[in-house]
Amino acid sequence: MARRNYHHGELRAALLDAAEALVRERGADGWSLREASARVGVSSSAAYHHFASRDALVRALRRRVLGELGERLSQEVGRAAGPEAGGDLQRRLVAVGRTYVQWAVDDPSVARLAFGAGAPAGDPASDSTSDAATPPHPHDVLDAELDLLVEVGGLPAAARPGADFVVWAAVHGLATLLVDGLARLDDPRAVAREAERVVRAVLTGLTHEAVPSQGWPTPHSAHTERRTGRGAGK
Amino acid sequence: MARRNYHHGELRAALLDAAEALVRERGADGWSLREASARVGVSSSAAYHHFASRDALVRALRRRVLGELGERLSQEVGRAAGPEAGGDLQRRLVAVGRTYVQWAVDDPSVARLAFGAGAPAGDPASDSTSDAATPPHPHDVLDAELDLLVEVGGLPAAARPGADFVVWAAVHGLATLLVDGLARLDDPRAVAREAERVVRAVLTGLTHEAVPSQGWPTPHSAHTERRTGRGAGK
DNA sequence: CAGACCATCTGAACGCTGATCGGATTGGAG
DNA sequence: CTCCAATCCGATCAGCGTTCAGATGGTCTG
Repeated sequence: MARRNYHHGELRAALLDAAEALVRERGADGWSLREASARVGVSSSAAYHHFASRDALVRALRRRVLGELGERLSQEVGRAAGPEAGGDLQRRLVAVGRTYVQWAVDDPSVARLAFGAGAPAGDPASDSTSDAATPPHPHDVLDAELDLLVEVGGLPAAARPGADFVVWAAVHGLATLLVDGLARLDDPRAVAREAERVVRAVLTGLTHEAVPSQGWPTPHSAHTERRTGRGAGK
Repeated sequence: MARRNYHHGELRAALLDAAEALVRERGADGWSLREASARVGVSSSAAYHHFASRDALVRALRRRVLGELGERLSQEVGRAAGPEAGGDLQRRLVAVGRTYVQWAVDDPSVARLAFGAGAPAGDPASDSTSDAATPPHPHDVLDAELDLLVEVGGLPAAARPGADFVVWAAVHGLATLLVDGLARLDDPRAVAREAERVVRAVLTGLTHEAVPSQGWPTPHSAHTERRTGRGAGK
């Protein structure tokens, strides 16, 4: 970890680790590139061989952290039984929402960094090191679950277009309000309760809404514009 | 505006104005206290006679901006006819949500600053200059409208506790996603449409939800903890 | 009208920051 | 073994937030 020789060998990853630790200790912005470099045992200018700027480091860390969140959402949604089994069709989506909010509340500083401005779109030539099959973006997990819900009849197909947007907004909003301190929940158990309530309310509302006879320009992938050419290599 | 004499006279307000302009020009964090001071025509150290730190300036600006949003929400909700008149009981709340999101999208940098971490709670001894009857916090407007909706039968009283939380989360989430660039809407008309849909979905969902037989520790003012002793000084 | 008071503002300074650059160090390819 | 390109160092730059002793001048007291 500390330092082997003149050449570090894993500086990029080490810097990301140090930055993440600093974010956890001192807040999303309460740290400097110099500090992260020093912690790794390297001069501050060395960092510029791996990141074009401090902001590039932040963006890379944001990408990594969002990927971890996406993976955790996938796992958690897998842990929840499929909707065919039980009678509760919405269970899996509730799990997604609960996990999303809980993740943010458990690690507010990291979440603030992950949710910060600057969409993870943009430079597509950054994942030079194809460490792992690019992890799913949180929104992708949500999208897939909504499709599944429609499939099993838990949501009218007419309400599907843009539904990801509505659900995402509700869940993300709850997470953001809590993480930014605009709203507070005393009881830690209340977080899960609120997340569940928000997801259920939104899904119920989408199910019962007056069908929008028109107004959706494209199926649903044009509303959310993210890095193109994600999954399905080749 | 520029400078009268050695003593400025309105430095505090002038600094807030300059900071707001800089936020609009260069982003929520792309400016310095020195720059704001220079723009006003004052040395940077002069600012410290009116704000304890740069962060204090930011907090004050946040408070001011959130107050303006609150007032705008009040106005807009007044412009929408009362629910007794027409058949659409939710119209006023939809107006609140639409205005909230539109405000954020129209001025993303200012919104990012307003929504930023650091709740506007804390120092209650800052409004020394009682310029105007303290403007309503956006959440207060929402709260009042929800009460009104219950009154006219647009929402079951059982669903009321914590409903402000759910609606706020949905609307705030949509605004945040758009402002932070995590999601994008091409058509500017789509913003209003999405805001409406989110509010309606949540309200419908809250109306139809299985009544939570328990779980709400206090009416509703304990979940959101904000500056105490708001109106009615002394 | 004189004088003192004191909030306000200045200018220089401190330590820190992100960023750049020439030069030292090294692992690995030829 | 030699050379190259990647990597890292150390010094340096302008700019940042913040502090502090001192200049300034409106206002209140006599």
